[in-house]
Amino acid sequence: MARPREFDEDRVKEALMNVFWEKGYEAASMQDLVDATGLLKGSLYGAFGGKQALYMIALAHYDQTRIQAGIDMLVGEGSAREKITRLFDTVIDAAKAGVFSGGCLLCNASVEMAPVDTAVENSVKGIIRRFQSAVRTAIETTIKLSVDAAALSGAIICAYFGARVLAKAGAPLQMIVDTREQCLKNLA
Amino acid sequence: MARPREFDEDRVKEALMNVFWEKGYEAASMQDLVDATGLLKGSLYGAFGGKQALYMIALAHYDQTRIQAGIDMLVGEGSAREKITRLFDTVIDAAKAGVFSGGCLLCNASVEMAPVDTAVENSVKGIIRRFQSAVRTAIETTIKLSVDAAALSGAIICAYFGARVLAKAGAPLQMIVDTREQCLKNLA
DNA sequence: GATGTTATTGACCGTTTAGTCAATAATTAT
DNA sequence: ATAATTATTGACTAAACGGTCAATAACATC
Repeated sequence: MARPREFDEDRVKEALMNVFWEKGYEAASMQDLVDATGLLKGSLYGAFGGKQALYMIALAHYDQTRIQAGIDMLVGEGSAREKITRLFDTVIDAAKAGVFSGGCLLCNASVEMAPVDTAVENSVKGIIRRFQSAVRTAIETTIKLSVDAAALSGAIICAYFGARVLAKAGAPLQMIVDTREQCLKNLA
Repeated sequence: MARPREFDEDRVKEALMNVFWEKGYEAASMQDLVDATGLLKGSLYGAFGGKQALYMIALAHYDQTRIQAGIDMLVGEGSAREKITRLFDTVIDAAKAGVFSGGCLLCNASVEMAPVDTAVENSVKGIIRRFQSAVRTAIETTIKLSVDAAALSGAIICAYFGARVLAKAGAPLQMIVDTREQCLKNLA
């Protein structure tokens, strides 16, 4: 009963995500989003809303794709050692490949937006909670009962965020390797 | 032989730092800096340069005051356990008090500016190196030789950055406590 | 094919942005 | 006093910003 949309919603969300992932919120202009999506400004506003709404969509898309892939890995097959290794190696590989300076949109959002936007803050907090739960599950299903999985999972998430920041700063990747090894030691 | 400056350089630097600390680079406007310093735009430009130069000055001031205070603490009197405890308690206290959302200008700069400004990147990398050295010294002067101070100091810096991000995100402070305790265990 | 509904389009808006500059003021050296 | 030098001032600019909207186009329903 009406004109259908001409764009693929997932491709647009992916493009939005990439812009905010690379540039952050403030440094990304509506023009950047127009260029990346191929939609015109009016279409973006009509379909999704203003800049803040677009950011929320990008963050949700990052959650549903990148974060969820990490969580699936953590609760899937394999030992906790393997999973934690993979978690940090993802960061190291992204840094080596230069994918958005090795950064993580969730981490960027925590620093830039969470303190000034309660919608972002709530979203980020929920994602962190799920993320930690996945790490905790990974630990609990493999490791002996003597380790405090709740506490250790918190420390590992913290280390993960730190690794993302160090990667973005261009710090020596050895620091992330050291962090990975320390986390592995704590699993034993 | 010329007109003297009417402002106190340190007070201006402190004001610049506070603005960038709270808002980041992009979200801080020249007007914010004018308001905070009490100087007019022309004076800021004449005395220090443009926005990017002001940011570098703010970062250097953060280094010389806040970071250096932390380094002094780390290489001063006390056991490594006490020092590492203090390091993370600083983050927890700042988060509780709401000081700039518990964030750290160095950490913010790593995420926002280091990837897009090589001057910031180089500065940040140097600060991180000195910071890690201080942690390493703290470990080496107290702890038994069996621990790898170089590796452990890298992991602790990483955890520190992660704690700053979690604090800014509004994540449960228990995660930072867990991280602190894990770091302390690794000292033993 | 007419009608109703929604998507697309691009021109347009007011505001804010970082940055400039000529005029003025305050100092020191002579 | 006068000259030289530098700081302060506030008006000014051009560009970029996020956001709006009336006109047009493309579909589904009847």
